[in-house]
Amino acid sequence: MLHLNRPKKRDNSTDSRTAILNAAVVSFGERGYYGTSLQKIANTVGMTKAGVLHHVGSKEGLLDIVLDEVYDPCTETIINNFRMTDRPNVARMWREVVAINAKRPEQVHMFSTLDAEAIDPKHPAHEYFRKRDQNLLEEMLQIPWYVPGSTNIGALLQAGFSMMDGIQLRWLRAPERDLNQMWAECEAELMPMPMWEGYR
Amino acid sequence: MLHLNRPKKRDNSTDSRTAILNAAVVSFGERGYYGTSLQKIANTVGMTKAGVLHHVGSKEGLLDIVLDEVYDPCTETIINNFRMTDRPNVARMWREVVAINAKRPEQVHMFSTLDAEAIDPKHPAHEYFRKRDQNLLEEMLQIPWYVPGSTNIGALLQAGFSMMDGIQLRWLRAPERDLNQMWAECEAELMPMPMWEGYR
DNA sequence: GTCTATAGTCCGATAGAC
DNA sequence: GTCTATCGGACTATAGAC
Repeated sequence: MLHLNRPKKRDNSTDSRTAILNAAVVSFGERGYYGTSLQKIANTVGMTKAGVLHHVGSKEGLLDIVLDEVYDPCTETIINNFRMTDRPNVARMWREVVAINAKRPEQVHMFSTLDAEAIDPKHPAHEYFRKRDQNLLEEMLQIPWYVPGSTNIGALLQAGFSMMDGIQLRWLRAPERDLNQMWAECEAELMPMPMWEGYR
Repeated sequence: MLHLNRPKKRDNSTDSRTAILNAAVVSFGERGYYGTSLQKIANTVGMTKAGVLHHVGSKEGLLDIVLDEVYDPCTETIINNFRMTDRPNVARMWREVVAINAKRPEQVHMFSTLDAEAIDPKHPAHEYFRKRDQNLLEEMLQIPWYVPGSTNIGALLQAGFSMMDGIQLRWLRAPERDLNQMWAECEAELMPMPMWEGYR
């Protein structure tokens, strides 16, 4: 292929990198951080351990990269979409989050597994998940949600996001089901209809 | 010691065994199945790997024993308590579950970590968690819960147990908080008060 | 950027002495 | 029932050739 004078786009490099990150998402989801080995990831992407380490530095480096570069951006987009809406609608926000997650089961799988593993303060992603939880709630509380007058918005947000974590676990365990539908049933219970008429 | 004709109470044995199981609960919680090593458990209980293996047979054997012998009995007790009640009250049932879990954080920690890890069909506890989910819902649906007329009881149970999984994760990440109180806020959202007056 | 080779550690499990 | 010793294998990471 050397006769092609295409400017050596460095595609090999970025391709390898994203291949590694994709394989890492799957492995962190299926086996967690401790159960993941660079050897397996290397096999998946057709490299050696040393080749993988060249790109990510270390196993912890791989974890950091995957969380910062792959998982984070999606969630931030959602929040920013709602920051400038007038009459911001909690139910719709949750539906949008669910719709996005329904299309990225591997990432949700990774999130769920690492989230539980990282309860332990010694886990390398413990701080990441702690701060993420905290920041999410703080940012959500600053939005002037349009809700029934009696609503305790803090409690509602905590309850709703907790329910979403749980329903996503159940969905991942039975992937033939439709996450959007499962959440629709949850929504109907969390924000029942006579009371939430006109608010969702 | 052969001169003692005490009936060889085998207390050393049961002590070692329960010590091993307790250490396993903690380790499976903090590091998951893959992250747990028999060596560490042996160190914790003051034995060698070989000594531990004598009691549990294999690492998978240890996992099975812990789930069947330590975790399961608690949950079964709760369900049976409610099977014979008249006017069974869902809200009270959930409060009792939460009250029990609030007093056994290590076991809840183990449950949460293994539950997420076991999403993967290749995990040694995958079938255990799949069947547990299924059985729990089936048994709960057979109970004639006393609820407002409009309630979709299947959806309510799914939503409630999902919310409980999520809130327990948050509690474990911030253990200074009170799980019972956290759940009380969730209950108020899931079964809001004008509608659930007299039902909880 | 990817490789081979290697260092050094830890793993689960077994055999057999006491 | 607990130990020592040991097997065979997997792991992260580094050094250095190409």
